[in-house]
Amino acid sequence: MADTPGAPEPSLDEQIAAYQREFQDLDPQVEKVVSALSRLNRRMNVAYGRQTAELGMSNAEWEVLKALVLAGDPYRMGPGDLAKRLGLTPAAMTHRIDRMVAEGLVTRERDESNRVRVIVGITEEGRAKWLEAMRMATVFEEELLQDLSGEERHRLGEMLTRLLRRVEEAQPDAGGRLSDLD
Amino acid sequence: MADTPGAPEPSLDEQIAAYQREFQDLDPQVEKVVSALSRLNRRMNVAYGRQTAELGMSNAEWEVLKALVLAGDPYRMGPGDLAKRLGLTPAAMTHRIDRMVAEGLVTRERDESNRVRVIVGITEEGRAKWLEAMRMATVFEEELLQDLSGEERHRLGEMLTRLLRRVEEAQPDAGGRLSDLD
DNA sequence: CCTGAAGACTTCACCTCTAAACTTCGAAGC
DNA sequence: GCTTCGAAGTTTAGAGGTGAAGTCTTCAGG
Repeated sequence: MADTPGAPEPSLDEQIAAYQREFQDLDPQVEKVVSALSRLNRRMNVAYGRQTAELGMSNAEWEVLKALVLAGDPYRMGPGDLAKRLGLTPAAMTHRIDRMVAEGLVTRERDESNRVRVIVGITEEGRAKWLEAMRMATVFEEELLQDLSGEERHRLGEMLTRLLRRVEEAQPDAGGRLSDLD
Repeated sequence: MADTPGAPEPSLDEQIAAYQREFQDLDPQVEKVVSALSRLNRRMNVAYGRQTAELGMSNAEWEVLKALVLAGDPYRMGPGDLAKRLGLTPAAMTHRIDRMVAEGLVTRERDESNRVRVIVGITEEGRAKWLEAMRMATVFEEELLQDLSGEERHRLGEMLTRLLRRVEEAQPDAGGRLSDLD
């Protein structure tokens, strides 16, 4: 019974050793970076998800609020632009806005100057929840980086930015359909 | 008409400037690291998704194949363990295995020594597709890191590992329900 | 004007995941 | 040996996504 305790979730190094065993021409240094990136992101999303759940919303809804706030002053965007920004289909955006309107986080109106367009705006409540989520997120993020010195944080940010530039050049389009946060 | 061209997807630095404008007590250095991590991961998933699509499968299916190969020699696991490993509910695992059996990537048999248990194994075809996906993935990953020296790669891996240790301590459980790769 | 084409959102059909109820087998107690 | 409990998978209902088709508005030509 202690023989197969379940699935002890292998450590990063164990996982890389297993990859090398099964696939010889693997560069362990590259794999370590890539696997750590994926695992980190999953854990971060879990952490954010718990925080947004405390506020009675989902990460998906928080994404919309972030996009609206980042858009700047009138804090309004069309569903199409929101969809591009978040990497969703317009159809998904329609449904997500439906829910958020029902929950009082955003408003939806027709643009009177061009009645084919729709304008999504953030409500007071949406803004307040965005702020509270940001507060919680920054606390978590500071904890996450607490073992790194200022110099290390700088170097880490700089290296990640270089990687990002590389992929963004290779994927000039906004980047497709997969789930994630900003 | 050039007034609202769509949504030019803000650069990382523009995004961080916008955050500082809207939320003063934000540490830009921390935010840069965190935002770069999220964006990088999204782009990586897009890249992997294109590669697995070329092989006629999804990232989700590739995840299952990876788990089976990493499990080592008999290359078999129960659905429950697979679900824990991938952060899915058992129900989702049942359906995913259904599809993969139909596509000939894995097999499903009952464990004769304990007939409540089920054993999922990888087929020849599954193994071949896993291998091909790994080949494509390593090419992409090498390109991704091409701007970093060996020394930089080492430091990057080491710093990411430190961050990972920090979150894994804070989330001792396997880590919840959110989508992602390993 | 009126018409055809393009753009922006919505609707529809289907797919995948979650949460919770259900089924079945194995193990422990009497 | 029968009963009860617990563990492992599956089934079901509902949330949220995609892609394709549909609707409505605007705009450029005839």
